[in-house]
Amino acid sequence: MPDASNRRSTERTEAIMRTTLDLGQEIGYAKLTIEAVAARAGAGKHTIYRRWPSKGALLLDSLLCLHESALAYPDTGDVIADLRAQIYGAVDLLAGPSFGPLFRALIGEAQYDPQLAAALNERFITPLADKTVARLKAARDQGQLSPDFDLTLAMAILSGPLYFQFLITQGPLTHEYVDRILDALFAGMEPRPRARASRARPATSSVRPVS
Amino acid sequence: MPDASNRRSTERTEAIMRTTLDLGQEIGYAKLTIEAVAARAGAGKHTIYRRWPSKGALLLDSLLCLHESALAYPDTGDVIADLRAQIYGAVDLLAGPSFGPLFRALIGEAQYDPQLAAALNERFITPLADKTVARLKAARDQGQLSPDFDLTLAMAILSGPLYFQFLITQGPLTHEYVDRILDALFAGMEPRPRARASRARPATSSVRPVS
Amino acid sequence: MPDASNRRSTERTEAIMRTTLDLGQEIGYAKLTIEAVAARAGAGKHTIYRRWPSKGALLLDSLLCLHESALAYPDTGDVIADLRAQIYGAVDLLAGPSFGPLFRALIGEAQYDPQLAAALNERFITPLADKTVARLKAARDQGQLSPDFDLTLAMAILSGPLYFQFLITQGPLTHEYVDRILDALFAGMEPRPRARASRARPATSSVRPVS
Amino acid sequence: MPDASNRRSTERTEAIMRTTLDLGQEIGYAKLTIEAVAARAGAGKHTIYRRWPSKGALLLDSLLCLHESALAYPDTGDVIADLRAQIYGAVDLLAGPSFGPLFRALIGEAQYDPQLAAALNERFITPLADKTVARLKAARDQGQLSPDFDLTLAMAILSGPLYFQFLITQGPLTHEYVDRILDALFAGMEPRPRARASRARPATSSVRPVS
DNA sequence: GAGTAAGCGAGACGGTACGTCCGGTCTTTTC
DNA sequence: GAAAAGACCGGACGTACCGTCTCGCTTACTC
Repeated sequence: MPDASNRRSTERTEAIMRTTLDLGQEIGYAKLTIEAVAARAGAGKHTIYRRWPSKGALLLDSLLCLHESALAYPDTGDVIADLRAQIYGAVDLLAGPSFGPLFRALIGEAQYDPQLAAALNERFITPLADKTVARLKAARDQGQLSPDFDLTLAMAILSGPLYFQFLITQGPLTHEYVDRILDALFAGMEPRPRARASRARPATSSVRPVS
Repeated sequence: MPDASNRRSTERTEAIMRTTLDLGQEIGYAKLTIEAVAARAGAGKHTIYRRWPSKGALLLDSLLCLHESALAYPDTGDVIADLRAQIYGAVDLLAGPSFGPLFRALIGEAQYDPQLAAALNERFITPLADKTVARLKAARDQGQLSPDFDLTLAMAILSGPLYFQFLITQGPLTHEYVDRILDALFAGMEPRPRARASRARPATSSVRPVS
Repeated sequence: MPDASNRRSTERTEAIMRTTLDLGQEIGYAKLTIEAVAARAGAGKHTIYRRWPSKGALLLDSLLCLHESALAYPDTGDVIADLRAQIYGAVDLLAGPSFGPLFRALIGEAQYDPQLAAALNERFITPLADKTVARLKAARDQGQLSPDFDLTLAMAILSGPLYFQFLITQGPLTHEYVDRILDALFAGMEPRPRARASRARPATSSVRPVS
Repeated sequence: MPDASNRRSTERTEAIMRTTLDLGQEIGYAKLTIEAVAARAGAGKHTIYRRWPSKGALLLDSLLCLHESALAYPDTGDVIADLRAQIYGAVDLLAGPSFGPLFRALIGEAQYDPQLAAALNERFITPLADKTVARLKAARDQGQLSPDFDLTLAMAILSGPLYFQFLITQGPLTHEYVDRILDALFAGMEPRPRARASRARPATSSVRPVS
């Protein structure tokens, strides 16, 4: 049970974060101002600066705290299918109108704010990547993937094109596009037995070990 | 032959761009100011605003004009080797201290400046991607790649992880990392005969057609 | 003929000073704000800060520039009468509702702003005192005052009680009060012969009854 | 006998007042802050606001409580000499480095804080003036001054130039200056006989040469 | 060549937000 | 039950750039 001071503090914090998101969606990140957030939230500027060192940090917190659910995905038996569902989820989040534009701006800001970049990695990118890697590892352990499958590289090959689409070409992020990448990644190895059949070719995986 | 006014104009323009790069490298993109560029270059602010609509546009121009050479690569017989060399070059440019940080900031800015994003794509991303796709197509035409190789997807799988590393994890961009991705991409198909040997499995390429 | 830039500058400056006085009279010195002056005058804050280093300096300029006339007084033949008229004028200015309260606040501010104190002395106090001393000297030269009359001290004895009334007791500044002080100051010497004639009156005291 | 709470309260109050003076002397009135006083005194801001309505009131209290002694002066037989000693004392207090600057600032603040002005008059100016008037009255009653001597005006002529020097020209307040004013005030009357004796001297002027 | 127009440096200007500071109120915790 | 500690709103501070604007000066082009 939180004590009174925490409760009060928490309420303030959440009100500010919610205002940040609302305002951010209305006028966009570039025009988003700590001054305006404070005014709209009925808060003193100091109250914001006490909690967050920069506009970026405030928005990062706001986005993550209010979209925590988006990272949780169920565990069916089929690890590969679960992975696909998980990536669908991540892509839906990024493509969504309430998260995508602000998050894109946030990654943008991180390009010249190392502190923000670190926070972004620590609190969003890495956890998500770890989940992906964990699923891949589970699949490998279950024999759905070749034992010499390079998990980290696979994760990069999975994520990279999605972020490329998201940040650079700024085209749509569809499930179909996710499928194309996943299919390419797992080409020729999904059914383990088939992999055994092609014993003549040692490098069955499209992703070869680092060694 | 350019007339005098053009010549003078060009000199001014180049001086401003050079100052932009110098100053940008000294103090970073975030603190880079049109006001400061004007002051350092001994130019009026008007003179800058007359030529470029925004700080981002100015920096984009400055970066591209002063690193034009980086996009040109030789043509040996071996298309795949040429592709590798080309990507090495791109990666070296991005990893370089005089181009990388500013360019990264520029991509950052493009996240909330659609005009800049468009210009960036049109003048840097797309030309580079086209070159890559052209090489891949040449390789496919020469039979070094499977005929059902999805060129665009391959390009995305090549570029994505590199930009992911560059923008998100902000780790080092090494030739070795490029190799790992290229090897994964071409796994099992580089020697055409081997690809034929696995005829039983239609999905020889790690990158399957869009179908 | 002032050139265009001066004319523009002057107009801005005067508009700001007028706004300062207006606002100052409406809400008082304590609540007067550079921010509010800028807003009301439709000027940028920088435009004010460029011209004046502090609120006090701005108000000093505003008060003096817009009440320049108050320091000018005519020259009749009777120097002592002229002096009296001059002091009446000064007192009327100080007692006036448009000058008094703000000027009082200004002297207040000068108590902990040495720069303002210096400016105040240089631009208002000293010129006024010099005028007074000049009149006294003229009177002495004309023989209306004793040759060993200490001009500076007389000025202090004239001004001191007025400022004491103005700043400390904050009572009304009337012509009658001026008369009492002047009479006390000149007691027994105004008409040189009369001093001798009044020999019978023991009240040679410089401080006469109010009567 | 004060109970414990009163004693504790008094200690707190004095500690705050002492801190106020210390801090005020260190950084000057302008930069003196209730916040800073509270911090340095180890007191809550509430504790200060509960006792004093404003910074000025706090400083006034602090100055007066810690310099109470300065208003007490001995009674010898010679009333005029006693008066002179009393004014010497007042002037020494004002000219002193520990009282003068802060007191000057306080009078400054009183220019736009009527409550403070009232308190200042009631607790410092008026008591002091009353003492002066009382001495003058005693002198008049003893026959050292003319019976039609205007006590209040004399007080004003005594105090005015001193405060003028203190507040306006901000020059030094010396005993010599006090003497000049006193001499001018009492010109020709201190030794009653001398007043009569000097009848022949035309220089009955109340203002004597500096020399 | 003289006159005219354009480009330019310089920098004033109205705005807007910054991040800091303090006033004065309120709440929580400690002694 | 008073007091410390300090969170909180509000609002002004003085600074920094923005993008627009005027001002003269200097060329360079036209007639």
